Amino acid sequence: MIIKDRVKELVNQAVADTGFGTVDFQVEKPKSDFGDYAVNAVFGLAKKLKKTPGEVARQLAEKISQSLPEEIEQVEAVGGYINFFLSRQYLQSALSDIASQKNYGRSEELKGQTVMVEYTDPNPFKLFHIGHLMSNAIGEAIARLYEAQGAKVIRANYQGDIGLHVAKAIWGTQGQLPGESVGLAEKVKFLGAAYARGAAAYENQPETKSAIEEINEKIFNRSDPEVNRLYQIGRRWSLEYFEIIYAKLGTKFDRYFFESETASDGLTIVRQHPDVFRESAGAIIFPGEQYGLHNRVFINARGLPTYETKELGLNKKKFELYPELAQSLIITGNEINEYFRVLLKTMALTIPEAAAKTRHIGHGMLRLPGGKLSSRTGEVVTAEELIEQVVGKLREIVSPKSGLSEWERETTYEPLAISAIKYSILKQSPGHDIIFDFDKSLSIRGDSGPYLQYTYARLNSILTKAGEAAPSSNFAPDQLKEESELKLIKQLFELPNVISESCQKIAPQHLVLYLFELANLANNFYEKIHIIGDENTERLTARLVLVKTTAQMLKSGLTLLGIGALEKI
RNA sequence: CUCCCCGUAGUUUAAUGGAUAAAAUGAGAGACUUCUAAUCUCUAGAUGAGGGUUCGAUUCCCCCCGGGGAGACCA
Repeated sequence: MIIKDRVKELVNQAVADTGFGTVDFQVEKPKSDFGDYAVNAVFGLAKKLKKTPGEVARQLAEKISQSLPEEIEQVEAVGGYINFFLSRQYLQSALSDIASQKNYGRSEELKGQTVMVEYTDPNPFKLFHIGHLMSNAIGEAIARLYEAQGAKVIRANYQGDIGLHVAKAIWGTQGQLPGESVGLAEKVKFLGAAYARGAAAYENQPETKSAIEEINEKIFNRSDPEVNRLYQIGRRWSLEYFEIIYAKLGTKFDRYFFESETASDGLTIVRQHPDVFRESAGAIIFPGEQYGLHNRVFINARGLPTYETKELGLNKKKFELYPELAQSLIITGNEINEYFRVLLKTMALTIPEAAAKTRHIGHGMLRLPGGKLSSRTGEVVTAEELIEQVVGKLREIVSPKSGLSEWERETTYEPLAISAIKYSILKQSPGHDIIFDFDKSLSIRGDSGPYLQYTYARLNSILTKAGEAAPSSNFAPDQLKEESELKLIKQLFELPNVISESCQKIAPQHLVLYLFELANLANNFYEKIHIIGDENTERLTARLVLVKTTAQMLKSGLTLLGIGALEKI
C-alpha cells in the first residue's frame, strides 16, 4: 500500500542524495523480526560502486535516518539490507483506518474488466467426485479474488452431456432405470455404476465396443427413441443432483455450457480449416507433431466430433456471447495439461482472438497413496462421501462450551466439513497434487478450516458477551500497546497486499497462509489478554474494536476463499 | 520410446534469485476457579545426488536417480 511506496521513495531519495545514481529494487516484507519492511537495493549498487553491501547499506540507512517521517520509527542496516520499523503511532492510527472501511482489502485495480472463469465441469451420467471438488474450490476462489479486485466475473460450467462416456453409461443401464420415487442420490449412484459397467465392457469386449459406439452415434443424431428416453432422464437426474452440490459448496454459475451445444460450431471450425487439420486413417486430425506437440483426432472415423472439436466450439461461443471478455480462464485437472497445449495451438490457428485471451490452469489431482483415482473402474471417492467422512471426524472434537444446542451443532457439521475440505485444497499451490489419505490429509485441527472458524467464533463470542457494540470510529487506538495487539494490527494492515498478490499470481495459498497467521495472532492475543471486565473503559473499547476488526477481516478473507464463516460453532 | 509436471523435517504442505528455509501433524514438556483448550507456549527435526550461472540458488541451466501425467478415433 501507500506505506510501501513511501519506503521506496525514502530509499530512492537517499540513493540520489548520496550520489549513488539510481537503482532498481524491491520493498519486501521480511519473515522474522528484521523489521516491518526491508529493502535489498544495495546489492546492485554495491557491485556498481565497488563497495561492500554492508557499507552501502550503512550509508543509506544513515542518510534516511536523518529525516524520518512519522510513520517510520527506525531504520537499520543489517548485512546488505535496510530494515524499516513502523512507529507505534502509525500502527495505531492504521487500525482506525481499517476499522472505518467496510471493504478493507478490496480494490478497484481491475475495474471495468470482465473475466470468465470456467470450472468444476462435471459430466452428467458420471459421479461428482473429489476431483470436481478441487476444480470447484480453486475456481470459486479465483473468481472471488478477481471480484475483490473490481473485475466482473462470469462463472461458467461446461458439462459433457454427450460423448462416448454417456454412451457407455447408457449401455450400462441395459435399458433399466430406477423408478422416479427413488431418492436422487440413489438414481445418480445407479448412473455412476452403469458408467463403470459400460467403461469396463468397452475395454474388454470388442462386440460391446461397437455397440457402445453405435449408441454414441444415436445420441448425437437423436435417432433412437429408446436411447433418447434414457438419455433425457439420466441427464436430468445428473443435472438436478449437481445443483444440490453447487448449493452446498456455495457456487452459483452464471452460464452453463453443454457439449451438445458446442459440437456444431466446433465442426464448422474444423471443416473451414483444411490448412490446419487433415485426414488420416479415416479421421480428421490435428498434426500436432509438426509443432512439437502430439497428434490428436478431432473428428473420428464415424464422422463424430471428439472432445477437442467441441472445445473449439465452446471457446468460440464464449467470445460470441461475451465479446467484452478480457480474459477467459479454464480450470481443470492437470492430467489434461498436454491436451490443452494442443488445443490452445489449434485455437491460435483458427480463432486467434479467443486464443490470445484464453488461459488454462491445471490444478493438481487428488490421489490415493496407491495412485490415481479413476471413475472408469468405479474406484472413486465422491464429494458427498468425503464430506460425510469429515463430518464424522468433527463429531469427535466438539467443545461442550460452544453454547450451541444439540440440533444447532448438528447443522454446523456439514458447512464446517466443507470449510475443512476447501481449506486443505486451497492451502497449497493449485498445480500441486494432493496425496489423499483419509486419516492424515484432511486436517481439522491446526492449520485448517475449522481452526479459522473456531477463531472467528471465539472473537464473536467476546463481542456478544461484552454487551456493548464496538464503535468503528471515535475510539482511542493509543490504548493498544501490547506486543500481541500491535502484531495483530500489522497483520490486518497487510490484507490488501495479500489479496492483490493472490489474484495476480493466481495463488490462493497466499491468502490462506495469511489468514492462518492472522488467526494465530488473534488466538495468541486472546490467550494473553483478558478483555472483558477491564476497568479502563477506553482500553476496553479499543480492544473491542481490534477484536471486531479482526473478526471482520477473518470473515471477509474466508468469503474470498469461498468459505462461509459460521458465527458460532 | 517421445513430450510435460514434481522430488523440501517421520508425514502433508509454504517460500516474487536474497537474511537464521516457514507451518501443520506426529514425538517430548508445560498452560483452563476468568471472554469457546477445536486453543496457547516451549524443545527436537528437512531442500534426492552431482555439476554450472550468480555477490547470493529450494528457486535458473545441464546431467543422473526416483515418482506421476500425456501421447489417434475417451475426457
